[in-house]
Amino acid sequence: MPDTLTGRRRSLLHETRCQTCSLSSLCLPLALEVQDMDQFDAIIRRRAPLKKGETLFRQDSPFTSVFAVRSGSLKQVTTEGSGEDQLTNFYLPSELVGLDGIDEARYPGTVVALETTTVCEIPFDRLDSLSESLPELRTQLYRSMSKELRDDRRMMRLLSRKTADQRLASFFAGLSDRFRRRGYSPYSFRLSMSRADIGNYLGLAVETVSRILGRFQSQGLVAVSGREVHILDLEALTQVAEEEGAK
Amino acid sequence: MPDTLTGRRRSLLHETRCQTCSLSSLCLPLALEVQDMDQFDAIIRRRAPLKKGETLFRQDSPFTSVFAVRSGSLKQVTTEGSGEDQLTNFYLPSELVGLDGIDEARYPGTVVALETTTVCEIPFDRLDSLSESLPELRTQLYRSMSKELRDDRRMMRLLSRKTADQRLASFFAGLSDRFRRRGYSPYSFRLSMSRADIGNYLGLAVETVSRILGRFQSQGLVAVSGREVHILDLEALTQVAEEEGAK
DNA sequence: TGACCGGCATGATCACGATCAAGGAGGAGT
DNA sequence: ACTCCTCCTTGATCGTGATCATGCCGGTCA
Repeated sequence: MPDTLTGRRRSLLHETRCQTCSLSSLCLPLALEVQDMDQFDAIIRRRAPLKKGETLFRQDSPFTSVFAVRSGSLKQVTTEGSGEDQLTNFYLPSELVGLDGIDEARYPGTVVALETTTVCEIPFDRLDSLSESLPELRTQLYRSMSKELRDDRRMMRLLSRKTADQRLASFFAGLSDRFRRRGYSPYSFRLSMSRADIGNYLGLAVETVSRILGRFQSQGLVAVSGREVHILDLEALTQVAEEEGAK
Repeated sequence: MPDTLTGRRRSLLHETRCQTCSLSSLCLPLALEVQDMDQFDAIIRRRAPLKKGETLFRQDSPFTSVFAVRSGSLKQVTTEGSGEDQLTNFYLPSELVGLDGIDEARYPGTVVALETTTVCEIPFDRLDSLSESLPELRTQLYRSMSKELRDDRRMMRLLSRKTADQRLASFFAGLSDRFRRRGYSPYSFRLSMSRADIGNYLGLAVETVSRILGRFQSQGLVAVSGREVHILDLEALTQVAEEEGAK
């Protein structure tokens, strides 16, 4: 009974059921059977959409939930001691936010919406207990974390070995690929983050980002106008991203 | 019966039981009750010690197990496409190796022993099913992965914002801390990795590592002779690692 | 005992990208 | 319309750390 009520109230607000979510093939419940998905659905909490610049959670606040991005995008920023901020991640729809907070039971960074963004909140203790009875869910959770580890290693390689050109090229090629996987055009998209964000993320000064983007443009790799991006030669771009000679 | 036999044979080779392992308070089974630890013990596989330079597993080979370091140390190296190697991690006793292989079902890097090293092999499918009935084990697994994520983010910050001096200072302060946690002296230890490994890991040229180590020495921060390290002023070292002005 | 080789140190030069300094473009509010 | 402010671009200079080059030390093998 109470369940039905909750379900009804939920659908009055927004449709949040995984079964009708266009992301379900990418998101956590991707391997679940219909009846299992219902169980999973039941633990998900509704959140009002975040407006641009609003924070999902703050660094060092107690870890309670992980969040699946439903639409929009976010950035994670870590402030350490004296130093300035470090932007450690951008999150797109279907990605899981907050997994790095499990260990210390608090979030290691502040997560902020880059545009109007909706997320599904998944209380971690309930996710954990549900993962006991749903092996597919558990597997998916392990895999999500493992994938993030792999991506981090790739990022380290980018930061320690790649030139500014290679970093930018990797960034755009990566974005393109992520959009493609989500069913959007891999060639035309709008950046939700500023040049400063990109620079911070890639370990480059804003000026460098600007300059190189200009150069890519004059080389016919991309057409950039403000935050609107058209990738003109994806192959050449990936080649720049991976080129041996480094420079 | 067969269990007893296995147990007996195992103790004839080497003692691998978690209950008598000095690392048990740091390692995966840290939260388990005695009887649960027995179950965990039962799935662990014996491995002959690796000699210096021997590989635990190769990049792209199928993922089957994670490994807990029992003694010694290892490095993980990833070779991507055309580019040169990137050393992504050093592993010390009690740490878990191979977690980043879960998602793609193959190891994303080659792991090599830096000295004579023993590891406990933990077949992942068995670990996964055991984690179904042992919530503490599951929690610990989630936490291990989460911690690695957090460490990775810290590494990204190091690579994208810190100067060469800060990187080396962080590296030594970090090693010191890891040794301390394991009950070894945080002030005197032997590096199992070469200068080249350190440079590769920190995104620096070997020459730079050498030079800065020399400078630290002349500043009275450390005393280094070959791979033997004495930390003379840990406080100053951590201060260098975190200093605001960057340079 | 000598040659050889890998790991390490140190010196000289160079280049990539940071930093400093202006200025332009676009949006929001009045 | 105007100002104000943020975001972005472009130019000039400078510094950190890479690169090139050389040599030393300590092991190992003939």
